[in-house]
Amino acid sequence: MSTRKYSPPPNFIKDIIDDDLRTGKYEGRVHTRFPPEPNGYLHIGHAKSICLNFGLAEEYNGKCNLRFDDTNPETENEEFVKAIQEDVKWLGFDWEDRMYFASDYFEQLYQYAVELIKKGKAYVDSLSPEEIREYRGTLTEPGKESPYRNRSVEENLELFEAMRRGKFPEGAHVLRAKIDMAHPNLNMRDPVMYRIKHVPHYRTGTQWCIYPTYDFTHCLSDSIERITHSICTLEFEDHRPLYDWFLDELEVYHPRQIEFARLNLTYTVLSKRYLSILVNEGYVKGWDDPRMPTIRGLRRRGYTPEAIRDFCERIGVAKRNSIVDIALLEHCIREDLNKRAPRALVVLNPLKLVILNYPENQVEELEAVNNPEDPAMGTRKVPFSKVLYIERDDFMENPPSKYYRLAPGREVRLRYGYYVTCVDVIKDPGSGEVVEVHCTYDPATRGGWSPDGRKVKGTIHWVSADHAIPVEVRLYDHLFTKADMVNLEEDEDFRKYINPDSLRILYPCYAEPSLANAPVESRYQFERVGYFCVDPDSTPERLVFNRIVGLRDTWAKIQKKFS
RNA sequence: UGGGGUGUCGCCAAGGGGUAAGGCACGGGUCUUUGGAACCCGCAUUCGGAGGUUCGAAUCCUCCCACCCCAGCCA
Repeated sequence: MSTRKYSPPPNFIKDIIDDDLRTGKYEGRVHTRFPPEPNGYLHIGHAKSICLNFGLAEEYNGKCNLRFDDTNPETENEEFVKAIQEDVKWLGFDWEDRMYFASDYFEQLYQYAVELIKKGKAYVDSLSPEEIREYRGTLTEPGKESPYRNRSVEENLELFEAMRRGKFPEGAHVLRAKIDMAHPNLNMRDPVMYRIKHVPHYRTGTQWCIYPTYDFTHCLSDSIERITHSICTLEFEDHRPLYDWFLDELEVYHPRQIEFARLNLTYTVLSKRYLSILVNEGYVKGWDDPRMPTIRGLRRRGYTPEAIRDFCERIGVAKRNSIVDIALLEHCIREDLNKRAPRALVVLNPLKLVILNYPENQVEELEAVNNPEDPAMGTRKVPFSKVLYIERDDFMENPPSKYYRLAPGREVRLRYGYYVTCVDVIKDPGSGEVVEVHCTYDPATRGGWSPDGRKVKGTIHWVSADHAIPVEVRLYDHLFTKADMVNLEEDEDFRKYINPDSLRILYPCYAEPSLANAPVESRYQFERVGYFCVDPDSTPERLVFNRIVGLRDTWAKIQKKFS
């Protein structure tokens, strides 16, 4: 049962599937797959693909496999395999017993290659890599055929087997499909199917020294797994004729490749290259830095799987290149956490407030609501006393007209506490900075209501100084200062747009005592401030909170309008 | 000057001959012990451009323009 007010948009892939179901193609099955290469960490762009593939399977009562596309042993490893599994699971998807590896198909793939050789559709080429490039031609000129293109089937078979046996050094030979060196689509100009790499594979060890390429492997892996709809990104559109060619020539089960536009987000980058630079050059602290758009980064930041899935659904699926406003992602996490996160009073930039007429050693336990959106979450007690901390921003000596927080002579409500009126201000004699605010309180307003019905314009949050626990708060901002990081000028260095203020650390901030045992990864709304998540850097002595996202700030907008 | 794609509101995105959904953002308002949330209202006479077909075109046809991808033994 869904409580959402919008419905997931239709998309062209569902149209295709609906058609296939109607015409009985694939016996009414829907079987997709998410095929990551285990050479890096997953990011929000992958999440789009994961949600699409697993989501489609779910929606059509089908299946979705997790398949590692591990055909390049130079860059792939077990660590990434584990990390990817973790991330997909954390996002909330289940491949059940269907985790596969392209490397499991190596022997079968080899046999398919032999079959193509026998059919005269593949040959061993002995041109050097440079020569192959030259022979390929250009975008506007046709390529030319390799002098080795017409070797006999027997010779090809012998050579290919010798390649497998490790008789040649890397680069000496490759196996190529025999298609058409003059084809207008460069991918069809006798693409490489196998190359020699004397490199152990993290799964097959030293069993192989020749490895199949993506084009040859992917379509056949899909075929072997009886995938119905093989969904990939736009840059593979040009490869579809090749995908189809291998399957047609081999006369095997033939899935359909469908391409969609990959995700781009404002104020961040999603390419493996840029992300690696951020990590390797120390602009962030690692792949799970809360500023990173990686799944691990978002998770550490405090994003929920639900919010990420909601986001992936809302952005839609189409073929047009686009850059989604990161404000939508922020909206999704706010909406999710508003309903689920318990509230807490935490002062980020403390200013001391003394209630002159409050009894010296008195402490009251005031009742606070844990989540006004969900009464079932109950209430808690918050200690109140003579000396409090309030937010610096909640006091102004000379307030503008629209300001309705604390100021000399003004009365405000302390949330769940009392009405207080500012009667005096203590300043640092040197700097003139306000260091303390003196107030009087109205004992009749306990809990925040006045029996005389007198209204107060502002409600501010506070923490009792004696009971406060000092915590560290990390405020994050966008990683980049430029919204569109996709369309940079030619030869423009993306580093020049790195936001130097993407992280601000605040300490000490003062939190209400109930937060003392907050477990890592638990999330709270700090009232009037934002949503926060306990970081694993926390120690029993010092809790660390990451700001996931701020609350919508109407006051900030008003201020902006005035300035 | 090759091939493959894409162009609908500031950002996403439906709609595919019957007279422009929705979300985010933005603006205004109601309410409020979070300047939060919720709720209400507003927000494309117009669909890259120009012609054409038609009673009627974002949808069909023609031409043009812009942008993206492809010359790894990466995926």
